[in-house]
Amino acid sequence: MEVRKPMTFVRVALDVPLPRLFDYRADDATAADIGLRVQVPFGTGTKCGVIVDVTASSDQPAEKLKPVAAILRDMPPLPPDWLALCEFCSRYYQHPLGQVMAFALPPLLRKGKLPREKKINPRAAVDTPALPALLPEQQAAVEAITSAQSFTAFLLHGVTGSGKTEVYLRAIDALLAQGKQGLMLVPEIALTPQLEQRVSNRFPNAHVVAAHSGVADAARARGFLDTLAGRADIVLGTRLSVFMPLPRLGLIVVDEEHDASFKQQEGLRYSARDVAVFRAKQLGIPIVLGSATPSLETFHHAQAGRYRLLELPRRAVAAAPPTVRIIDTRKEKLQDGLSAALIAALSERLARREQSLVFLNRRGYAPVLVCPACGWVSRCRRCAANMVLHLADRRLRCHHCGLEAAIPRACPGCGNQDLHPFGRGTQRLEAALAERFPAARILRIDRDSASTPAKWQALLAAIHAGEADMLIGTQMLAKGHDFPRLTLVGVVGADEALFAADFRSPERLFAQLMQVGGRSGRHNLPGEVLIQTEYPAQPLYRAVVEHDYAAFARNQLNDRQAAGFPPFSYQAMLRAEAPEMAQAIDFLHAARAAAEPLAAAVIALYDPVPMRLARLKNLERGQLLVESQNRPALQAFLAAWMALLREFKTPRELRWHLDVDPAEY
DNA sequence: AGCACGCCGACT
DNA sequence: GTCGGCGTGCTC
Repeated sequence: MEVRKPMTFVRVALDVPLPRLFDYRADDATAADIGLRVQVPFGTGTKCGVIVDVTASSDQPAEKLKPVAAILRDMPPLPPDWLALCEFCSRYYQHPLGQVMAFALPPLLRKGKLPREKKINPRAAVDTPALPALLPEQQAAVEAITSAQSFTAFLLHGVTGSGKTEVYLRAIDALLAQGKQGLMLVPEIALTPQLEQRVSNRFPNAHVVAAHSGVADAARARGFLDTLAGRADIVLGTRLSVFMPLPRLGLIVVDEEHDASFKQQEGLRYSARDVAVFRAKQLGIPIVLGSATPSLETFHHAQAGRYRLLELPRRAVAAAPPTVRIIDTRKEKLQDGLSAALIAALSERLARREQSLVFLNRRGYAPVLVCPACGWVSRCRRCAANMVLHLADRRLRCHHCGLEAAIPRACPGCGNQDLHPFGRGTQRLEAALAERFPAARILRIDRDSASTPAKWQALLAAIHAGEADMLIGTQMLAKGHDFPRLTLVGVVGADEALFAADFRSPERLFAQLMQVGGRSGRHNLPGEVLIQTEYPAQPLYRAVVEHDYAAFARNQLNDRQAAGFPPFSYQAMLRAEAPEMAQAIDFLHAARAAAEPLAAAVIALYDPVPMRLARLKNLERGQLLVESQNRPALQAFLAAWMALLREFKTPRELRWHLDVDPAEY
């Protein structure tokens, strides 16, 4: 009797929004092909996917299965731990595996291509630079990290200037000596060039790969292949670099771990910090989460003993922390939004030829234009938001959808020609300061004035060259820059963040104030921070004055515990958008009804509500919060719930998504 | 998400 | 008579 060759199938993850894998015939495939890319016929065309399994059977009838077009053996297979990492993200964030992998792969590799070969110049070995001396607490932190033999999460809590980066670099140094690879995540692309430089200077003989969205396609694919092949020693990048395949990974560093940019707000809504912790656990390696103002989640873990707390309480640079003063603006008539104390402090700095920074986290001239006669306000017709007055180019602009309009000469409601700007943004502050200090050289730094990397670099260069006496800036200025002659930071208009609907708003404000305050008083010039507020007794401001993160965190954690918010619960948010709010809310009600029989006693289902910004780009948006103290129960519930929701027949114009561990409301 | 097929209005 | 509108259904 004829012996039939057993059939072989490959299970393929494809970039389609379907929560399943696709099986194909591939009789020459072996287990060694798991992790390879594969070209397969799909629908009418062909697609590139990743082989996640090779099997002798399939759930589908064999005659229904098409043969693969080609198994791409032109790059090493993606390793099992990389596949497992993607599978974890797929499960945890309820996102199809093929789409997770498509996101994790550089665009070129995702499309089944390879980058063109590039000749690498062999570099002569260079002497490594002399290392700066460490403070005892830095030394202790380095020793703790380098002696960790298995998974350990460290919270490196260090005030601005305490030398966290030096601790990371020492730990990476020890790692390279063992022939292992390091992964370092940082929040923003804007910060990576300087850091990249510092890392390559420090490790001149190491192969450092940068991974962020600013890297060109071919270079990104090459970086990915270099790390996959084990040729790269250090990967330095933004959140997406948490998905780089590193076969000899020995340490992960997440710098500024509290930073909101680690959470992706679209598509795969992952938190790179949380995924990094999972990855470290999966590989049994240490991870360092560093921050001057840790997220309350991380701090809570440290307090509970799940993370090891490493403290750097002192500045390593020769500078005292700035003196922080609260300016009570309740009883004072402000001049252009500025208190007498702040104006006096600015004059002093001007006289001493030192730099000042006024921090106002609102760009434009005024947040809204109003008609005092009839009450008309410059609303955006596509969003539930006001259009911001930009006098610099005489436009009204919606900061949410980008809609622009000319400034009306007369009120569109009643014809009144006397329209008033209401409130103030950076442009208005700039104008007011220019009038008050005509001799001062003023630079405004916000997304409008630093709209391109080139403009941003030019502004930074001007600041460093001492070409500015006063800087006016939004949070763009708060991060990571060291301005040697800056001795005064004024904070204006911070109060509204105290009462925002989002329970994480105070946490962000505190971090922002500590960060922007840290810009002042480096290099032997004492720094001063003046915060204008109508709520001088707020514990948040008191904690900033005292430089007391722990007091702030304790206070916030008490509030969170009382309210049952994270980190004392786990959340997921179902969001829906549609042309009419009723459609979105109806869907959410139906989703809630479907959830009720699935939700065990430990799952709380809230009521569907319109989002805070209820209309965006002509779409009405609603959301439904789900909460539990029990993470596995929540996970199980979400999986079952999503399976139900995907069967819902919804109108085409209704879109919905699930956000696990949402960061914003 | 694409991309097919499928059944009803204004054009050469 | 057909070009094409977007409703719904499928993709191994």
